[in-house]
Amino acid sequence: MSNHRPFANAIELLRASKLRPTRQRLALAKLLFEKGDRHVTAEQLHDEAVAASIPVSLATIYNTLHQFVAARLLREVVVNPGRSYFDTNVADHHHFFFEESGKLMDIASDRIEVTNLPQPPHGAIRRVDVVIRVGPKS
Amino acid sequence: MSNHRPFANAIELLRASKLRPTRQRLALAKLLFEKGDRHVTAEQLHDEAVAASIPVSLATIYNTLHQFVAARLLREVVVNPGRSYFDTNVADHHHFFFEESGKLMDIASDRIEVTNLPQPPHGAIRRVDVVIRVGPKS
DNA sequence: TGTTATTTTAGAATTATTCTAATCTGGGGC
DNA sequence: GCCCCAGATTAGAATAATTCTAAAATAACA
Repeated sequence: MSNHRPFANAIELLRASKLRPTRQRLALAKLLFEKGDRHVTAEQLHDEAVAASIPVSLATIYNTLHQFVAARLLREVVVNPGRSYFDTNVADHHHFFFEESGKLMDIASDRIEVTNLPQPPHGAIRRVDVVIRVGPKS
Repeated sequence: MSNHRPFANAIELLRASKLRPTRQRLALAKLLFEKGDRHVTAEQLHDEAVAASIPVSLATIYNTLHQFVAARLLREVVVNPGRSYFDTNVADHHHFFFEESGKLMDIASDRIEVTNLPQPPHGAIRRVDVVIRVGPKS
């Protein structure tokens, strides 16, 4: 049973993104990326950090989330007014949005076919988001 | 040249939606629906109303927009954190979102084909939103 | 016209997020 | 190992969009 190095991956991840591996960035990266695909709000992540006794302010949560988005470690998903979700799955994909629970679920991009994309009148397509909104049965 | 009745359509629209045709609801319906398809924010609509000398508070703008959405006279579109757009086109369709200008543009639903829609694990599909995000040319 | 339920309103409250300016810290050089 | 300082973190204030509250206004209808 070798003593594992829990932060090794996170450190590399941050270094590769040219972000200094500070205490809080490492801890947040661990929370975000060591549990499979997740969709978290800033508040949720802050609560998790507090629960895990990681001293971190909400301001740092926001700073870090935005830095991770800029570094393409996260994707910001907007489905509801006044609240952003951050998605650890940065591959091309889409979402179910469950209106009752406010939860998101990934849909692999090969499960939906979006064909015949029109060209925008100017500029370049950055991304195509498909959101399937799901409500209670009938 | 018969003297036209500018509010006739709006009155019928509101009556059909079981909304009392009050001064402000009539005026806002006129602003919203007599200029073709539009995408407005609450603030924009309020500014327009003020510019047109319609006495209406921001609270009423919000109340009215939400009532219109509930009555399916409008559709709420969320593409940006912290700001809702209200779309007068309630037919099934999609959007270009121009990130620089913050403007939306309709895409008729027959211009894009979304096929192979997966079934949600529970509940019923309420709506499928496709947003094509457009940035400056590379 | 009088009555009442509905609507509108100003302003306060709430919520998510961003900003500010002070303090702290990771990491390179000695 | 210790110093330094650019970059990071922080508390708390500020901002922005939206919602709430409770009081005043008004549409509808007898």
